[in-house]
Amino acid sequence: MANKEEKQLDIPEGEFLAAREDVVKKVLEQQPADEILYDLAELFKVFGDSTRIKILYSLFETELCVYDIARLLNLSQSSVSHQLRILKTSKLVKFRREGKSVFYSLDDEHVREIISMGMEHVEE
Amino acid sequence: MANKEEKQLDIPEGEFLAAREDVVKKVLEQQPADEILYDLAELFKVFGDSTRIKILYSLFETELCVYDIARLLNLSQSSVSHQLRILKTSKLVKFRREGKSVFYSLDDEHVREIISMGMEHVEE
DNA sequence: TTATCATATGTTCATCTGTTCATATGTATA
DNA sequence: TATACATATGAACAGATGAACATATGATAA
Repeated sequence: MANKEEKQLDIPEGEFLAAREDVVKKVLEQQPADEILYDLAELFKVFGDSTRIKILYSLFETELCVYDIARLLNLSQSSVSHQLRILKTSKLVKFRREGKSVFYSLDDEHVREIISMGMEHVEE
Repeated sequence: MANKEEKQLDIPEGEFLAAREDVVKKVLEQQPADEILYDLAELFKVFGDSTRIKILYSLFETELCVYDIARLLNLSQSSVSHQLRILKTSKLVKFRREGKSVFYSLDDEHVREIISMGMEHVEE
């Protein structure tokens, strides 16, 4: 593994390179499958938009209908609806119909936890 | 606050609307400043790319130099360096110089925690 | 100094993303 | 049924973003 040096290296240097190879190999073994890391990035991408963050934060304590979210955040109904669809697809929010309105709420404790963790980093 | 209805509504309906106004008002009061929510979204945006996630994950257990990260993840040196700059700017990684190499490592326990939280959601 | 290795940076380009506008769907009421 | 209200969806456009390439900087050794 660590023997592809062309020039002959002294022993300490050789040992150092071998150690690096081992580290690289171990990291590779511990790395989750590409697909999982891709999904993980996709998840964070959803949190990576201020409109969606605002919507999620609004739902921290209570459910809200689309119209109230739009009013609250001074956004267009269309924009809110589009973003809610993304949040729905990512399983971050759930909804229930009540008459003409649709009430959205957080789907999962993870959402709160992930955002709270992020907050700690931002507020430092 | 809840008296902008044009048509006269019966009392229960009026009370319902008033209650909704209160909810909206309370949510608004609890919402962090726009600037903070913007920064929060920016933070998650950094996590929202599979190349950067892979780099961060590689640094979970050990520091690594740029060249080894590139080799490990089969990425170009340029690409890794660009992404490391973004991670550096966001205070997610720190670095130390050793001779010609620069070794990067996670800057913060929050990084590990945020990624772990995300993992739990993805692996469900 | 010059050569070489390791990393950083600037620029270009194709692709992705969020918003807006228009319109469709769904629901309740007259 | 027709009408209004609440939400969802489709299309188009502007702005953002990541990768690749070339090149610059920094550090060590000859």
